[in-house]
Amino acid sequence: MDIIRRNTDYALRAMVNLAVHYGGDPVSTRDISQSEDISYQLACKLMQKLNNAGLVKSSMGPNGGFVLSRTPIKINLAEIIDAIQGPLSLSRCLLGENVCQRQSSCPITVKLTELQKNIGDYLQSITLDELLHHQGVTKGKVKNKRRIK
Amino acid sequence: MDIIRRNTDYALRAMVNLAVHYGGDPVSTRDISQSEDISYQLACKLMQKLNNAGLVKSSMGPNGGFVLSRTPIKINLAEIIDAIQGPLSLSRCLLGENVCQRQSSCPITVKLTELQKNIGDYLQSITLDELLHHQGVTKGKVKNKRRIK
DNA sequence: CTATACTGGACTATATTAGTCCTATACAGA
DNA sequence: TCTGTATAGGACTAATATAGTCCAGTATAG
Repeated sequence: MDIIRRNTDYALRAMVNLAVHYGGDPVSTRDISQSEDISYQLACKLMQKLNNAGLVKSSMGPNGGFVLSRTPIKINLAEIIDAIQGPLSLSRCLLGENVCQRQSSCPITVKLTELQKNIGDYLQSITLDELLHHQGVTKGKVKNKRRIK
Repeated sequence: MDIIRRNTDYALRAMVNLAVHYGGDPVSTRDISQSEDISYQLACKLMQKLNNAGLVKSSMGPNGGFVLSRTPIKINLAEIIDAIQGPLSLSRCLLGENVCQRQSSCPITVKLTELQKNIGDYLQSITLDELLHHQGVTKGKVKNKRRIK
């Protein structure tokens, strides 16, 4: 089971791509689809989702394309994942849909809720900027080392 | 997206059920399927998987059924999840299948690998016994509070 | 105008997960 | 030794989720 789906992975790469070009001209979907090896049509869909989520800004017409709506420091992994595949949940019960009537007495929910929150926090703490500069971070001294336990 | 699938959830409940009866007679699949609201046929499949993973021991014939193969303290959440849905990965790349040729240069993999390890550690640290007695833990003082960050 | 680029609904294809069916085997107890 | 109860497991179908495509529409720079 993959927590991060293929399309989310594509979108992540697209965002990194836009981050590289941050401050410059808009990048067209065609460019993104080529440099990231994504089918053009699919890339369109993904960029649309990112746009609707407010993570990128689009401009139409020739020379149009997408730019990040914020600086890479202000965009985090959780947002991108959310935009493409929706919020991730550990199990159906955690969405509070009353799918499971055992909720209140379920011994598992308590622990999973805790874990889910931790994962969410972690993903939020990773910025697009960090992804961009990971090499320096991992090869040099590790700052902001995080642990679950 | 649910990280813990429906069948895994069923299996989790079955294991909690067995934990309650730990030390006593084997519990039959029919009993489990009834008390946990799982179709009998499906419960059979799940118990088989748990058996193959070595988490439970089976005995055939009348009065047969399943017992935990170890004390609930020695069984953790990660093992149960593994047995039913396989090891969970953040994205396909993390399985090292060379699905993605970008592996070494992918800025995202580094961060996700770290998170994946943390999630695994966390799930391993939760024992079946803990799930069983969660009420005391959550209502009383919280011991072993864990954080990702 | 026109070529380029995004928008978005509808649709198809593929993959994954859930669930069922059926036959075989083990064994306790009458 | 027979019978009823229980697990074992392969093969299959159904349901659902995800990925990917198609196409008609709109905006806009030049």
